[in-house]
Amino acid sequence: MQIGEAARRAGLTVKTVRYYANIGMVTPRQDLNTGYRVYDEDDVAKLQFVGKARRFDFSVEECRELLSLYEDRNRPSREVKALTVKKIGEIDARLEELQSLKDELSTLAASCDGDHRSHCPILNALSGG
Amino acid sequence: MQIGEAARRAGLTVKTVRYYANIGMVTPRQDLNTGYRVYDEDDVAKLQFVGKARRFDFSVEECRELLSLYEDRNRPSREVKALTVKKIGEIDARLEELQSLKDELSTLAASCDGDHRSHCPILNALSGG
DNA sequence: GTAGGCTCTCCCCCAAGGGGAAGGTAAAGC
DNA sequence: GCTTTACCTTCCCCTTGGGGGAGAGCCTAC
Repeated sequence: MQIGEAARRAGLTVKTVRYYANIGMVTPRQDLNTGYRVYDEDDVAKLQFVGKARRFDFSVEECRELLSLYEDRNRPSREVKALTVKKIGEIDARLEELQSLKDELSTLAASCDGDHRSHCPILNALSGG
Repeated sequence: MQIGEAARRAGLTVKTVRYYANIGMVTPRQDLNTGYRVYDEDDVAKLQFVGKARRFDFSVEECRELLSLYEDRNRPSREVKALTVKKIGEIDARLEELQSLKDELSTLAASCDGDHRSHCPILNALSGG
């Protein structure tokens, strides 16, 4: 099939699929007459795999790792789990960071009247030491 | 003072301070002999303000808005509060997104033995529909 | 005079594609 | 046979928020 259908079936944009071909992540066969990329079922499965992993916040490089583990029938599941646990740790760190940001901003917002007057604790906090 | 000291006092890198000058956010005076940027106390205060707002996850454009509110002695605090509340909402949305990602990944990690064998529920989940 | 430590501008680089131009190709309609 | 339409191709610039480094100018110390 052509790139358009492959993209549709993987739930990705054509641009994205072309990008994955360019960086060597999912490399389709090439039609020598037209120069068109030609995708088979296997390629579509990989595209779906990568798309799903991306939605799980894995970076493109991490997807490449996961994909090679996915293609290696004999890899130990240990490696996949390690990547996943590492990713969970990163998400956790970001969660804590965002939570404390939210707490601070919420405190500031609560202390600001938000009226027509110019006094504003938020700006004071941002400008103070 | 020169850009190096201004950056040190604001807790930013020289590159960052130069960048803020280039995009017109904090524009120092220019020494006509040397071409060097010359920062005064007021500039440093603005740099600190922007640095802190960036750490609060405000984008550079939002910082520009906050800065102009900060410089306008007569602005209503309403506008500042509105920006802050909007930012809190964005952080909230991202928090939920990350939390559900974490939950899904945690479930997957828990179901994977992570041993030397090749069976791996994580990969199965990524490749399955 | 020269070594070091500032500074300047200019240009390329990152992630992960998006937008769009200019041009080739295949199928369908007239 | 000709045209329209819907595909596809490569190529280049754009995004965020700067980082890295080259090549060159400025100023002080030794």
